[in-house]
Amino acid sequence: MSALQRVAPRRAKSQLRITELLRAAREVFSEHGYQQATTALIAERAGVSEATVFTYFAGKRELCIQVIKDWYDEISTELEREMPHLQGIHAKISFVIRHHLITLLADGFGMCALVLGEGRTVGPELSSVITECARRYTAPLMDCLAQAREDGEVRQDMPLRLMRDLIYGSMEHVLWDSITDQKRPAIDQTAEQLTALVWSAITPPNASLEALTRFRDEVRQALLQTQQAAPSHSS
Amino acid sequence: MSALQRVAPRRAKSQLRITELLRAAREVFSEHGYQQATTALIAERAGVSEATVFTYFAGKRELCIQVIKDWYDEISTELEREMPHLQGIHAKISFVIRHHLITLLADGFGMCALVLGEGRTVGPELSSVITECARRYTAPLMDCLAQAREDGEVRQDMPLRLMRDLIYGSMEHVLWDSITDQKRPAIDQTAEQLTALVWSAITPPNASLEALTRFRDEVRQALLQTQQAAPSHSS
Amino acid sequence: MSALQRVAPRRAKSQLRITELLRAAREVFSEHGYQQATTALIAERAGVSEATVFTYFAGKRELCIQVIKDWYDEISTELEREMPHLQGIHAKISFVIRHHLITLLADGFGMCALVLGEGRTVGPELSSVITECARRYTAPLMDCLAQAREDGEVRQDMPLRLMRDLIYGSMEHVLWDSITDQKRPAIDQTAEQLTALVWSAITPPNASLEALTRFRDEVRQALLQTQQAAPSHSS
Amino acid sequence: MSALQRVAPRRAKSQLRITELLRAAREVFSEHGYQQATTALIAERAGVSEATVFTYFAGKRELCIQVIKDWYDEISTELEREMPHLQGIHAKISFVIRHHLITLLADGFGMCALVLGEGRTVGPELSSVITECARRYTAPLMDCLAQAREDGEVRQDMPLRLMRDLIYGSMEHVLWDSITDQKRPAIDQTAEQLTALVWSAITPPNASLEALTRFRDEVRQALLQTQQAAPSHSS
DNA sequence: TATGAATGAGGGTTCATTCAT
DNA sequence: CATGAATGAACCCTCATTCAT
Repeated sequence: MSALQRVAPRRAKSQLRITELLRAAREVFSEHGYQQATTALIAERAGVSEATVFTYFAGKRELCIQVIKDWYDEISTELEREMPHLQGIHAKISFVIRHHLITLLADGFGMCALVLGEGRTVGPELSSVITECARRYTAPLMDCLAQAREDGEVRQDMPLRLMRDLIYGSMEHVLWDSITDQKRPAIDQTAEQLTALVWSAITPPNASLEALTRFRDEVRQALLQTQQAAPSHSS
Repeated sequence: MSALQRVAPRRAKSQLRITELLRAAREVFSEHGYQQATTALIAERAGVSEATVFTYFAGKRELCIQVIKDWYDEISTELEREMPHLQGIHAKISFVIRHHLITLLADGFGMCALVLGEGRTVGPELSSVITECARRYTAPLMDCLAQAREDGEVRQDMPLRLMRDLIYGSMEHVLWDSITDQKRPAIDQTAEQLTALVWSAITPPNASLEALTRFRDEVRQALLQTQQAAPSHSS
Repeated sequence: MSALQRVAPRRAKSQLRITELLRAAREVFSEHGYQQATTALIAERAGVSEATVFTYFAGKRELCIQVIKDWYDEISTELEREMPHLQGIHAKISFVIRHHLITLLADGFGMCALVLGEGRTVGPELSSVITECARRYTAPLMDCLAQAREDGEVRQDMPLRLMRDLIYGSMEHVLWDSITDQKRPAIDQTAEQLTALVWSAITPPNASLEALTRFRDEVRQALLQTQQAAPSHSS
Repeated sequence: MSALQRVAPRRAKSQLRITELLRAAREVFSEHGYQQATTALIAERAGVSEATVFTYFAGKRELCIQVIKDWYDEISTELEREMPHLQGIHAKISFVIRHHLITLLADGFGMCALVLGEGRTVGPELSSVITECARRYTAPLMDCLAQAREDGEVRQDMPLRLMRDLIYGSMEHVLWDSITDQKRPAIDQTAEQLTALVWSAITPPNASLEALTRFRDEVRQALLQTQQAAPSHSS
């Protein structure tokens, strides 16, 4: 027990160090990108010596990989927790968009740029990690798109991937613009507008319009006949 | 004349070197990104000594800026040359998408990643160059979107920028996917599909469609009640 | 205590490195001048790798500045410690001259050349440091000159600065000559001679001569009268 | 004759190039010092290509040597032309001082710093050239000092070199001060004052003054004894 | 002769990483 | 375990100098 008591705090302390290092590293990688981030700065931000970074992580690359993994884990977990509570494809897409915009803005877009732009310069190891993480992160959306397509709520003449790219790609550019302009976008409004645009894109085109038009004509016809057959009822 | 003959080849040679250096630099920057690209490698690819690079360009950053400017210049010029010959907003958007996809695939996505992901880490100088170049490149699309919106061909309840982000963002993710998958997408099909998606998104969201949907629901409700009130009619 | 024992050697070692680096740097800067001195050579002389130089000093310039500061500090401290014990302006000037000659010869004139000749080529930062250090170093002499001038011991028709320039300038050229000739001057003799020369230059001209002349006349008169009053004594 | 006609202009043109290059080189070496001066800048100032510099001079060092030689030649020639017309050692020293101050100020002190401070960093070749040139430049002063010493007009208990160092050294520091202060000194006044100081230093330390001082001491001694021998007189 | 062009040699500086304490 | 200390390996950039034209 005394051994446990001694070990447990150590583990806890150790865990604390790791957490703190990851926090600092995410900060630095976000701000400067992978290449420009220095282990020295990360150590400083974490309040430890540079050597300590290497006590807990094999190297700069491994640290970065962990940072990215953790980040994806966080945002994926959040999504996975919230999505089941939402009813209807429209609500889900709306949530995904809003959630993504808020998340990326909160991180100053840095993580996003890290993942998208610099992943390739670090090495294939990182690339595969990113691919896998991204798959999980987009899974909730993909799943509900797939379901909705089966239900005929989204068009069936498009690959799901294309719809996903449409959704996430749009947001990325919106955020990129906001970085360039140095001003934060109106998230609520942007999310609504994007949702509307995306909705128009992925819902079956015309099909419903035509069906409805036909339906309207039938109903009108029916009504007309009804009224002619029994005019006394309405008087 | 003999003077010209002596001078001309020099100029030509010099110009050749610059061209060759820019070609090599674009290659290297594309492959490795800005930070990982080395002047040594660029020189090697261009078949000259490292010092020669600095004879023609003030430094690595200036060289990179020129590479980006030239790249944008090329693809912008092409767009500007072709766009006027196209009739109708749909044709133009279709062309922009196809052209962009082809261009980026040809460059192995490297230039795109360079421009989007690393601009921020190099310095504000590069950022402003990119911003300006990007503005020119997207201008043809923006112009025709603006015109179309006036004509009522695209919806008026969305900022043009959002539509632009939708278009270019989608493509970027499509390309990013293709990089990740290590396989080239079917450009023609993808372009068509993307165009269709985008078209659905940006065209006016059929006011009548919504009205009809509401109408149908009311009618159905009414019919239901009618049928319940007078079951004898159906028999 | 065990913590102290562990930490103390580290500090001591670190301090030792700095001292050693400064020693090596002074050597190299003295020998080659600022521009020709290389951090590689300094590192080699200090017995460390080149990178270590940059662990302790921000750069070549900062290292050089520290070298100059330290050098001035040493020679200034020595002066300031000895001067108060000397009585009389003549003794003080004599000491300053001797001290300066010995100091500069010991350093092989290199530091002097560094300070005088190359300060301007390194940048304004170094220049201002040198100016300030030089002010302190020459202050003891300036102070005693000022005091002596008030007391009428040095001429009042000359700016103090001019006298200072006379003193230090002479020595510099003497040393420069010795460098050129590749042989060490007889310091004692040179110091004495210089002191004599300088003394003649800065003491009030004529004043004493006139006073003495007047004194002589009075005495002669007195003697004459005495002799006349008691002629028998001399016979 | 036609050959001559063709050659002569060529020689003249060639000479012009050399002159222009030397002028530009003196300018650049003066401003930046030897190490910081670049052949590129010299070529630009001379209005020729960099390669041309090497057509006329074996290299940077040789060019610098020539610049220094020429500079010394100019100022030496001027001195040698003027000195014979001056009567008296005082007038000559006065002229030398004034001339030197004016010359060095005109060159912005750059040549002086080049010669004094950086000569050593260029190589022994330059050092010997400087030594020789300096010898010639100071010869007129040395000659007249030697003559004056024979005539008893300057003190005979000091080496001539020391007097020379006193004279030139003082001026150098005066000029160095003016550089540091960023303001031009009042040349006329400074020259007069320096001359006066130097004159006091090098003229025989009044033989009569010393004799008188000795005499006074004797007399005082004598008076003291007299007073002691005949105390009754004073009571 | 004059030069455009090219470069070898080297310099200062950075930084991830290692290791003894 | 934490770290002070040290460094190897690069990298960007400069510049005097050469040479074919």
